[in-house]
Amino acid sequence: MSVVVTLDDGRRQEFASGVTLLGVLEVIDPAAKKETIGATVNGYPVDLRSRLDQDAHVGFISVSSEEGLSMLRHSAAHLMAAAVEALFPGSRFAIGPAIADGFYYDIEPPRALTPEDLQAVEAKMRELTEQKLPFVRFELPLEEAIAKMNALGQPYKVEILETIRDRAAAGAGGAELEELETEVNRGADLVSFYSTGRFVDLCRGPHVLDSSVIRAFKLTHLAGAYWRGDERRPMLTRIYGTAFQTQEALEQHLFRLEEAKRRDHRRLGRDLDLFSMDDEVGGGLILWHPKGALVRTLIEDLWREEHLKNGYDLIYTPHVGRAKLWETSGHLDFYGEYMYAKMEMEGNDYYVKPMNCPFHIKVFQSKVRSYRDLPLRFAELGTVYRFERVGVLHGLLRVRGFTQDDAHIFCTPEQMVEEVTRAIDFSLFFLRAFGFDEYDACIATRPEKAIGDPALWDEATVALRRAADRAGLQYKIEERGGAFYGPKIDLKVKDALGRPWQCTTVQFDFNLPERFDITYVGDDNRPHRPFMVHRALLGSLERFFGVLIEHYAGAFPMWLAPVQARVIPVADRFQPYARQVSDRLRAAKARAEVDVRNEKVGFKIRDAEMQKIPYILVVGDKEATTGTVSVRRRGGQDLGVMPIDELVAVIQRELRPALQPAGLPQSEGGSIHQ
RNA sequence: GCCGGCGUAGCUCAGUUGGCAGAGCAGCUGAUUCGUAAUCAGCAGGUCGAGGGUUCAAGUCCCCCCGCCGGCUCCA
Repeated sequence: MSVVVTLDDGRRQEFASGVTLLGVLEVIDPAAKKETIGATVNGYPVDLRSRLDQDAHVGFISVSSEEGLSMLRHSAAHLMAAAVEALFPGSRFAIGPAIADGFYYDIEPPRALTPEDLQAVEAKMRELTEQKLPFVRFELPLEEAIAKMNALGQPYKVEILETIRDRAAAGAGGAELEELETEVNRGADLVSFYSTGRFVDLCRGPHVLDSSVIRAFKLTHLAGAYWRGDERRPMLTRIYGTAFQTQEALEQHLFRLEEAKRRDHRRLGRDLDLFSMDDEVGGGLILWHPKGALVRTLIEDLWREEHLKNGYDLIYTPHVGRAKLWETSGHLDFYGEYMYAKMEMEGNDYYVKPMNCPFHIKVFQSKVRSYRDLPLRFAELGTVYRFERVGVLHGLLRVRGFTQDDAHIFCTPEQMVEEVTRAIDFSLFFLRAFGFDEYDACIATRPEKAIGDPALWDEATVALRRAADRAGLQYKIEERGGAFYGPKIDLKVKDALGRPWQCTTVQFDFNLPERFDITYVGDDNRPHRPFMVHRALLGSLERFFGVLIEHYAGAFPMWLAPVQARVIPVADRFQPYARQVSDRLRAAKARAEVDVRNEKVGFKIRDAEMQKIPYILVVGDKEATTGTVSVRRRGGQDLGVMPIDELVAVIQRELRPALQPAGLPQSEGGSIHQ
């Protein structure tokens, strides 16, 4: 008997039936053997060890491909589990998938693990790689598999298998099973296992040939993780690690992680004297120092200017409001756990605001609104307080008191798509202005627990999609990810460690117009319910500032740099001239200062570089007598000696941000072109 | 909130089997007047996160709080 193999490039070749994919590879491309980690048969990934017993379309997976790398990491996760099992007998295993930068395995060990244990596990893994343990696949009927896992004392595996059984019985689709991560053998009565030495694991596969393939790896950290992500279920120990095709690639990755730490906004915030926090003030509450506050002011100035140009009305609203307001809005019911406790004064209860919306509604309600007034766009840099659980706080990126660049747009149903499109476009304008060209976008749809007619939800979701398409946005759909009151479009930017943070959110709100019963008078002289869009573009100034610090690694572009130029006299006697230079720059609206400290030039240069000041101006005898400055750009670039006038001209060109116009024609409110 | 780790000078960190709290940087004072990433010397700086316990003796061992870090859950 023989089988015919068809390759990706169309080549066909005959093999004896039962040939392994490794055997096929050895014939058709022996040189690629070293690089090849797995194969595909008719599009399904399989082990190189698996056998062909019928004609098939065959492909090979390179260890350097995304798919190959994640296969390697998945196998590394197994190897790690094998090592843990060897060192800590009685460990119970949950799931161990490959993830973006590596892999993890969730384990319930017999005792708490320490970072030192990680080193022991890693050493054990190295031992196992040297033993060249094969990853051997075998299959069992579901009920036998359950019995086997029970016998092995693996309750989490049993639960996974039982879920597979129950969902199969209920006729649930593949997507449901997919949620169970990597451990499932899709769609059959049989489930697959892999053994690695003495360690046996329920697993869909595929895996590398043997443990010696996993050479470049490292265990990185330990963390807790709830079983199935449910905080009511047991807390497991998650061990994170990473693996690469080569040692060099691994080291490069670890180096990138170190680099990322160097641009951590919490470190830079202190080093550059931008902001701080204090136990005595409270967690998640930010003290903006002069330099940070200056950057914030510049951001806010641009924001206000552009909002006015784009047809927004700026408003201010209070920080506290009476309980009735929050009852009407539904916040006390739906959001109460995040609100600071009530304050009782003269028999009235007040709450600090966690959102600005109810106040904006009240501004809308302050008089009768006509259809001719719409769309109305109320914008506010509104400071809100939310009592976030202590464990989620994170520098500037997750705080308890923050200022949203908030706005609420009240419009007719017909205006909705246009308004959302404009909001997205406006957001992209700001992101570009701050140097962000990359972000993830997603549209979140109706969650389980939601208010409002599902038909309306569909309609609104379609409107969001149309708007996103019109704005030219690439986006993913996040099913059931919307807020309880409406669907939304989110834009996320990434921090230094690659963690995504939501900045822009454009949310449709069914809830508040109903609850506050707001209306406008239509051309039929009857009341109508306006549509309401809630949007924040930068998100919160705190978070945006944090992401911005990391994005620029603290080296702000000229227009945002707290100090734009520092003049360094080479000796004390040149201080008067240094002050002249500084005064000239300040007269030209540049933020300049003189370093009068009694230090050598090298010291002052180093300090200015570390403070990431864009222009470093050295003046001594030569410059003082000729009316020039020696100009050094941040980073060590020498621009040579130039007359003060020329320097002023050079610097003035950089004082304003380089703004690109938004991509859509503007209606009322003027153009956003500079 | 949960799991794990860590809290020593403003910052980064040493501190042996329990035995007189240290260094570098930053700060202050003085000397030096210097040409593109750290001049030298001196001084000052601490309830070792808080509280309780064991001990002749606790930064060190135990208990319990608080805070921070990495994740999980949750979110701008």
